[in-house]
Amino acid sequence: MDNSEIAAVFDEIADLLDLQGVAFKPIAYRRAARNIESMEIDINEVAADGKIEDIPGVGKAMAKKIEEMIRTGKLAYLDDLRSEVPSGLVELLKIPDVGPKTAVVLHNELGITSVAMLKEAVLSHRLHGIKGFGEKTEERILQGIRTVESKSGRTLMGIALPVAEAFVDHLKESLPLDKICLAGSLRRGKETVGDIDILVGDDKPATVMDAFVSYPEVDSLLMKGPTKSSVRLRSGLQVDIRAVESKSWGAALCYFTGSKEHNVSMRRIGVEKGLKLNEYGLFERESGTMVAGATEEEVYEALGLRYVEPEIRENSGELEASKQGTLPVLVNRADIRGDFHVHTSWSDGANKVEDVVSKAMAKGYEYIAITDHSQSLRIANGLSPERLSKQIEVVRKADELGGGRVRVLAGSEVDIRADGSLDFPSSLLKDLDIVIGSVHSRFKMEKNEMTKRVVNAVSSGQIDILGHPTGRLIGKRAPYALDLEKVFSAAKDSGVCMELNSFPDRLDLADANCRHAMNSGVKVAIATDAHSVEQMDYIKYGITTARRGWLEAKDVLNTVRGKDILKRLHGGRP
DNA sequence: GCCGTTTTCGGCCCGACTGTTTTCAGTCG
Repeated sequence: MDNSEIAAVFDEIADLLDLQGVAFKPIAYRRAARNIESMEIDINEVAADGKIEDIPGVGKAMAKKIEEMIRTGKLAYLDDLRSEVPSGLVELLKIPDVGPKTAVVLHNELGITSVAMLKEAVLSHRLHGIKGFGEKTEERILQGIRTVESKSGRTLMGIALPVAEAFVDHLKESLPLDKICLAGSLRRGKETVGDIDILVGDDKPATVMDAFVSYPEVDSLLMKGPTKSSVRLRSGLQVDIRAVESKSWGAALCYFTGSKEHNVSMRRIGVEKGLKLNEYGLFERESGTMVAGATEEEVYEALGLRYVEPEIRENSGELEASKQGTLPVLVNRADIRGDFHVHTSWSDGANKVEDVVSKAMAKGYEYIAITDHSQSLRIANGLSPERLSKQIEVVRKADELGGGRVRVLAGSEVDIRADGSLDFPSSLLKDLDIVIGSVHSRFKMEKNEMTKRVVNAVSSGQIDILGHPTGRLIGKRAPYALDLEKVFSAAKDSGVCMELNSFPDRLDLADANCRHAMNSGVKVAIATDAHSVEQMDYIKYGITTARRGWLEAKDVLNTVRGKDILKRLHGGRP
């Protein structure tokens, strides 16, 4: 069983214990689940080294359970719990506003054991007779069921961010707000978000709430209070807004940005120092005197910590690093000097080479690589060797016209064939400045075979970058079976970089894998895979993901200066 | 069930909003 499977078991245990009314244990299991899930090392390896109990939140009891799962693929304790709790109740917990208490009452009073049964009961108004259940509760539960049925969960950052920014612009236009900021998982740059969080610092919160709920894109009002409101937009996205006074701005930004686990750890550190942290500030526990709160920096400082960038507030070692002063200086937009992966109308892109070059100049890049598909990818109008030779000439001309302001690199996104060989002869690849090797076929290969295939290509000495290394499409296609450890090791030996593909539904390598690559001594190349000049702006999603992976400028290939880049690539290698 | 520069036992993060109640439990973030 892998990390995510074991985390899922612990989550289910937490739900089942919740339903039994057991206190504290659910919190412990969930905490362990989050830590196991976000670990970059395979838990099977940790177990083999006898280090399970070193995982934060995992003690003797959980370690034994993990060992049992690894050994047998099952867990007797889970089976026992399942037999004690009516099946189906866990499913009810997925409905918003239905928690363990409500689920148990619904079962005891009406014998409900599934979402379908609950829906039926609500529609026939059978909840009405139960103590504590009124009309509004029925309506809320029905709404919740519809939400679960209609939405498959989370939204891509690349979809949510433009929506959120438009909403913020609307608020800024309607009110003179000096402090307004996106918060939550969107500010942390997670690849998908559950909702949009907006924080406002203003001394008249009521007017803010009015402007918020009257946004034309609002479909329905979910909740409206004096300082906190929620709406659902026509797009289906939920938006939460919270208003606080200016003196609490920093504390509120911390609180509202999360992650929840990061916040909990922050508060624990506060407790140790006799301090209480909430969204209004940091206070002395005894006297109630405010110690900090106006800015995030002063909140961290008052807790004896260095400021932690939002992207890494995931309780995965950042607070320890903060305490010790060993936080990374994360890569940022200003460090990025070029894009390595862009398609043109030569294959399946929308724009001409010169349009791409203009866009690159507008973005202030020092270099831009033209990398169309290779011959095997017929569906994408992949280039034959002859057409690639012609394109190289066009690219060389564009480079001259660029007048040295932007280096235009001749490249290719070459298919890695099933046996690991490349889709162009090496004699042709030698004429290029940069070669990306990518897997575009036979995704379902068995793990050993796929690993051999990719390692072959990486070790060929003919590619600079492994394109979208795991092939995942967020929410649509799982990563192909691949032993990343072996790929990273081969990449390190042959000086090949891993691409961080910035397409919103790829973000491949994912954040945790970026960190893994860095720790394996492999550089990451942030690239867009743009198929139109507009998509070259997706670079921001790649940068955000790199930051979430703790990458610094030195870990990223495209922070290299224009005058040095050729020496670092294919063409520059002996 | 986990954890410890106050602790190996006794704690475990904190507050807003809602609904249905006459003061609060449940849920969420």
